[in-house]
This record gives sequence, C-alpha cells and structure tokens, in this order.
Amino acid sequence: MSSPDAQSTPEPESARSELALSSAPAARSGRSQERRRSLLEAADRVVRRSGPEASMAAIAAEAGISKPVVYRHFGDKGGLYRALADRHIEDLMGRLSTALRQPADRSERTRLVIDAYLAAIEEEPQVYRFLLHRAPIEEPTLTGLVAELTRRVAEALSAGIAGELDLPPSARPTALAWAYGMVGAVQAAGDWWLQTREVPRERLVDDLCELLTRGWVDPPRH
Amino acid sequence: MSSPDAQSTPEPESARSELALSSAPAARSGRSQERRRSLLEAADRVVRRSGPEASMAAIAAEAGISKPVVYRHFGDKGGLYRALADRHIEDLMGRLSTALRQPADRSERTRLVIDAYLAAIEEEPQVYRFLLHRAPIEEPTLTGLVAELTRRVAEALSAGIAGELDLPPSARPTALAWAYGMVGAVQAAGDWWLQTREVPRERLVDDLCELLTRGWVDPPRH
DNA sequence: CTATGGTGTTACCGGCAGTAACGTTAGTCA
DNA sequence: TGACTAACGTTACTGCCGGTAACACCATAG
Repeated sequence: MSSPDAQSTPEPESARSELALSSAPAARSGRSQERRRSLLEAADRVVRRSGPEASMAAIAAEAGISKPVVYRHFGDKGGLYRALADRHIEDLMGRLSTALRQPADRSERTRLVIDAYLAAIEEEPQVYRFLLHRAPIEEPTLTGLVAELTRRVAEALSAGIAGELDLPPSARPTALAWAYGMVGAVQAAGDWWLQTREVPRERLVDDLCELLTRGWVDPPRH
Repeated sequence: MSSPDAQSTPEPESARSELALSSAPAARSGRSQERRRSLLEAADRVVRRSGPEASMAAIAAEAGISKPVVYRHFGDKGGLYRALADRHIEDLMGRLSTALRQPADRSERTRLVIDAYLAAIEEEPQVYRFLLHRAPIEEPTLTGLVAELTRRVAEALSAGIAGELDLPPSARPTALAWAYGMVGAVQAAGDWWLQTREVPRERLVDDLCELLTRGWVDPPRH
C-alpha cells in the first residue's frame, strides 16, 4: 500500500507479460536473485509451519537475516505474500490446465480438473489455507490472494467453456458466471471436505462433478 | 480466543433461553443491554464507513466511549465481530429461508434463493465484504466469519436438498457436498459480479440457476 | 456514614509492520 | 596498493493496534 516500491514479483522463470510496474529497481543482480529465492523459501517454510499469520521478523529470522533486507526485496508484507502466492498459484494453474487439456468428454474432463484441485489442496493444506483464507493485502479496489487465485482460475476456465461450447460473444458473461460459479463451488466444497474428512476424495469429486455437469434437480445415482 | 469470557452474542431479542454459559457476568441488566446495542450499532456504522479493518479504538470512539468498555462487553475483537456478524447472518438466513420455503418447483425456488442472496449483497456491499472477506478470528480448528456464514447456509440447504430429493441417509454427504458447492458457487459469482458489474442481476441469477440446476454441459439457451 | 459492585476512565504492555540511520563488505579506478 | 562508492546488512527506533491493569465514580444496602 504505502510503499511506492512494492515491485510485483519479478520471478525469473514465470512468464510475466502483464503487470509492468515501472518502479522496479532495475539491477536485480545474480546474488540478489539468490537472496530473493532463499527468502521466499524461508517464508514458505515458516508459513507451512506456523500458518499465514507469520510475522516478518519470524520470516527474516528463519532466513537468518534481518527485517530490512526482506523489505528491500519485497517492499511490503503484501509484496512478500503476493510473491509467495504467485509461486503456488503458478503451480496450481499448471496442474489444472494440464487436467483441462486432457482428451476426454466434458464431464470426464470436469472430473479430472476437480480431482486435480482437490488433490493439490489435500497435499498441502497449509499452503492452501494460506492462499485461500488470508487477505493480508489491503484492497485498493482489489482484494487479497483468494480473489487472485479465483480470478485466474475462473478466467482460464471461462475461456475453456466458451471455446468448448462454442458460445457467441454475447454469452461471454454467462461463461464467466459459470466459471466463477464452478470455481467457487469446488473451493467451498473442498474447504468443507478438508475440515471434516467425512468422505473419500473420489466420492466428493463424483458428487461435485455431477452437480456441475447435470445439476442438482435430478437425484444422484449412487 | 484467549479470553475465557467471550460470551457468544446474547442478543436481547434473538430467541435465547438463558444461555447456560457459566462465565457470563450474570446480571445482564437493562442498562447493559442498551449499551451493548449501542456498541453494536456504533461498530456497524464504523464497519460500513471504513470497512472491516476498523480498529477497536475507532469503534469505541464512535460509540463515545473508551476501549475497556467494549472489551468488557465482548471480551475480544473476535467477540465483537462475531456478535456483529451473527446479527447480519441471522438477517440473511431469514431472507434465504423465506425464499427457500416459497411454493414453486425446484428450479424456480433455486432462482428465488439465488436472487435473494444477490439482492442482499447488492444492498449492503460493505456488510457483505465484512462478512465474507475477513477472518479476524484466529482459528482453533475453526475459521472466521466466512466459514460461519457458509456453514450455516450450506447446512440448511443440504437439509432442504435431502428432503426435497428424498435422499437416503447414505446420500447425506452428497447433499452436503452439493449444498457447499451451491453456496460457494453463488458466493464466488456474486463476488465477481459485485466488483465488475458487467451484467444485470437478473441475468446472473438466470445463469447461476441454470448451472446449478442443469449443469454446464448443455449450452445455455439465451 | 460506610461497604460493595457495576460502570467508566487513563495509562500502560507487548507485538507487529515499516523505516531511518548507521556500519561493512567488495568491486573500481587512480 | 590505497582511496571511493555503492550495494548489502545491521541495530534501534516510530507508530499503531489489540488487550489489560489499576484506579475513579457513582449508586444502592446495611
């Protein structure tokens, strides 16, 4: 927020075309990149261990370094968290779009995507909680990490839906609404599932898939 | 959470049968109830005006009172927020279950509930943001307000679904999964809609209703 | 008049995000 | 080799916030 120097995650590998914030301090030398990586890794470790309410001091300590260094690299707690989130979001998006590209019919592909998401959050519940249940970035019209993740997945999904169903441009809002709806459905159900593991993943995947492909009006078949 | 005295919202009018909680300071005298009300109203005003990151000091000041009074009444920031949330959740639940009880066929009733929810969040976006995008309560296994709202709506909805479709007990998890899925879908889509008003409410309601009742596999009809 | 319990206050604590100001290395140019 | 500079790192602070301790002000009861 306040800091004018919150460079938004110039991660080396992730293809970044949008978000060309001008104020990045240029030089990003090799040593600096290394530091940045190690800081991100330390932050990751701390978040995994202590949840998202980790303090900057704790993260700095974990990295064996003092706070101002962290601030020089990420400008802001929001900046750090955003960088951290970007990494995980990138990962999740990769898994999801792999599933999305699988050659199969619509409902089977739906199943694959849902399963990919649930598998991911099952593997790393702490990371998931960090991404979804934390909005440490104050909103300048925009919200926190949740929205970022939701937005990206939904955006990709809506493109997929529009393409798949061959929708006219006038139906783009419908595709978006559906995409957000589907993402929200899987997120909320996944959240519930993660807290009260009442049912094997398989089962939840089937239920969600049925809801999203056939609707709730017809009774379930099992 | 730390405070042992966070009484959970003994609102005056909401049907309360003496509240067995032992530690409650007993004599909730008339004057005290009045104070409590005025504090909640002040908090509500501040939250509406400044968003959910309102400080306790600000709320106390708005009520023309000092901080410790607030803490005596609610024990905790979490306690205050929970009390505040309960009030709004109660309200929203009322509107939703009214819609849910309407005599109509399944898809029409779905439409009514979705519309009721979207109407509510459209009327009071600030309150909605407070309820959904804030988890100020640290989680001892439990999460914040979002989960509370989601849980209550989903629980009610799943009972409705199970009754409506005459599901056997073995299908209760399915009903729950569907309920959470539907709630999440409407929440996420509503969130998106509230930020980018790309489309009239009517349209979003129709789209969501179609997704949830007929699934996404068949192309939309408009 | 005094004891007591609820209601209010001021003034503090500890912890956090964020920063200013000061060392310290390391590469550069004479 | 030795002075110069600039990035790198540190300690020690500010300001804010949640939460609390300790004290002050009535009322009513004996």
